[in-house]
Amino acid sequence: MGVRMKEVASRAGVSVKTVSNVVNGYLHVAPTTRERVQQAIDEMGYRPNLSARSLRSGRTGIIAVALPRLDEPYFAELAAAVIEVAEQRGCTVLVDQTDGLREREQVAVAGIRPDLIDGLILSPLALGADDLVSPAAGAPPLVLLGERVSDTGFDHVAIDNVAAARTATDHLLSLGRRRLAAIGGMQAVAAQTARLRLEGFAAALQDAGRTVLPGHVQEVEAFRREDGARAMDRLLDLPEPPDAVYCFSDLLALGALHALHRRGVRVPQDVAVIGTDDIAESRFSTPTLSTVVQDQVEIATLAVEALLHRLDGGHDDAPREHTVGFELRVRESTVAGAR
Amino acid sequence: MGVRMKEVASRAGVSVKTVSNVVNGYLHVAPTTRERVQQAIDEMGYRPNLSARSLRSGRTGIIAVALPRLDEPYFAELAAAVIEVAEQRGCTVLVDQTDGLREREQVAVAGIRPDLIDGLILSPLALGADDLVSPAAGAPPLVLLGERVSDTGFDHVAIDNVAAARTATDHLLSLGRRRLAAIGGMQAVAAQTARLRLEGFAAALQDAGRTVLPGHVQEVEAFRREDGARAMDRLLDLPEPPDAVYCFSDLLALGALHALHRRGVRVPQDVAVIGTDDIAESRFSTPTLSTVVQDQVEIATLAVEALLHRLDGGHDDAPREHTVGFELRVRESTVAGAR
DNA sequence: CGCCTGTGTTCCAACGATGTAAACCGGACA
DNA sequence: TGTCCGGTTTACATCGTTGGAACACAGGCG
Repeated sequence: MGVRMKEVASRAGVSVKTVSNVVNGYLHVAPTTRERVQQAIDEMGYRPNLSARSLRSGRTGIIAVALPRLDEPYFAELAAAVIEVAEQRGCTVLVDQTDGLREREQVAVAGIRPDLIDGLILSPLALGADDLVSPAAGAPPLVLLGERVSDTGFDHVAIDNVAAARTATDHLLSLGRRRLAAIGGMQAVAAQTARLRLEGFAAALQDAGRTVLPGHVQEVEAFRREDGARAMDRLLDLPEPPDAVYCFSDLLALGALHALHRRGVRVPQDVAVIGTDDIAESRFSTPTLSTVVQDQVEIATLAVEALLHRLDGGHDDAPREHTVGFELRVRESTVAGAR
Repeated sequence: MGVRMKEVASRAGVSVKTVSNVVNGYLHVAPTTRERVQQAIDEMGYRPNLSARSLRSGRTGIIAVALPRLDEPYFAELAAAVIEVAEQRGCTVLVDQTDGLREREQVAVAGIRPDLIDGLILSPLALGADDLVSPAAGAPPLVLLGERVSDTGFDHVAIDNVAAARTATDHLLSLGRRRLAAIGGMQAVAAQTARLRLEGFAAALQDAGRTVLPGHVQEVEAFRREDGARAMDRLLDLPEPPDAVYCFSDLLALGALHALHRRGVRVPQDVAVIGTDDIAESRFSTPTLSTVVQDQVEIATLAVEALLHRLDGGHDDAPREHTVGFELRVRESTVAGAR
């Protein structure tokens, strides 16, 4: 163990509490005392014991972020942003992987190590409204990312998925494509994100006076490359394959690109492809991938600040909804005119 | 806060210590007492307060993993593996991003929140031997990943980079390629990994009776896609461009593929490309990428277990070296015969 | 000159768990 | 009957910190 507050105190010739006051920036400490104490702290390299502090104060300075898997680029980038933002705010981040399993998400909400964590940022995949009805008494504050699971009484940060889906779909229509398909539908009851993107897709088609062709919405098990590739294979096997595909994630889109390439279909000439997320990989794929972006740093910032706000006395404020913007990025996979 | 041990004790009609004994599986507790206490625990949903336990026992059950950036797929996959393995062993994982900066790696070694962490797994980029000479007294045990910084007195998990580089290079030679280039050299003093891979590359060429052609070893700033793309551009601008490229990471290789495609060079017909790491992306790129793999789960397992071993009394054991195997995965980017 | 106010500091009791040493208890043995 | 003994349980101090009450001391006021 390192230096204790007691030792600093005796070196500075004051009591332990005075050292504590200096460390915590308490107001009424004489400048000369403060300086003397600070000097002792620096000389001895004192750093407060967080277990003790947390035992006493109930705060640890640790927040947890629970997400499906860290090896999916979207979540990795999200986690990176959360860690960076949290660090700027003086917090450390503990990462929990839920695998998108309801059970594990429930555990996370109930509080992974409730006494160690000041708050939780959760990116739910499987969790439904039922799981969130009664926040456990001792559970730390919670911020939900992604789609609103329904009115849950928790803070929430999301993009407008319906509008984002419309934007992507409109873009494909603007290229003159007519047989539009979507990859990423999901059966799971709780798959709000997929449902909303599908809703936006269908709405955009309808507004353009078109309808969703049979078989042109492909369901997937998860938003992975292999699911995208398989879905694309199925689309290509249709009697009237699509000439444009909207994918609910970049990974799905990259999988689709892979399948298209394997079968010798040209992108964007034969089939235009657009994704969602703008992960780094999409800027280097062959061809580069058009996509709809949400700003991860903005999401992370809003989430961390929402947590910190609750911790700083905002315990009982009404839950807030934050909606972050999105943006269309056009790259090679949907270049206009290339036909 | 939740239930306290005191309340469980009074409910079971025993002292606090007895509850503690039951919780910690102490031997001499009468079966009937144990059962009564256990029942009280279950009924009240008691869970020990970890801050308090850690204050008293000095253990938190949290290990930290410090790596450059979570949004680089290689490290994301590594972190995912560490978290998974740690969880199986009952530990939670705190993630710290160093950005590969020496200063931040030093901070990590000195102990990010030393009292909160039982041990640290560090994947150093910039850290040299000097930074590791004198383990701070209070600092938690440390396991180094990747190249041995030199004899540092710490446990270490790595692959044999020289052998891996030889394997990759030999593979390119076996295709009949003659003008081999490497992407990934680094100037930084501490860039051991780059140096060793370069060493293996050069040795393999020499054994085949060839030498490294001028300009055929491209330096990079970091192992990112954009660095790979730029390096590939420079190689293609040479009077005698290479017909095969060994990249020190998959990201570099993917960047190189991107540059090759942009300039209309065919892979593998005109230039064969091989990477290192086997990140998921490499299995879906166009063309799919050949690579040399190390087993991330094995690395993570060895690292976590090395830490736990130290914690379980192995404090003063001699530092151990673990070398994990690697394997060549041949994909489209180096298909033999395609010329 | 004593009283009050406000500032700066100290003392003491927590926070919730665990290690230590001592107490308890019934039975075995002398 | 008394002592000893092992297993079982308890009381108490303790980990390092912070909150609150208490205290000391100055200056301003009546």
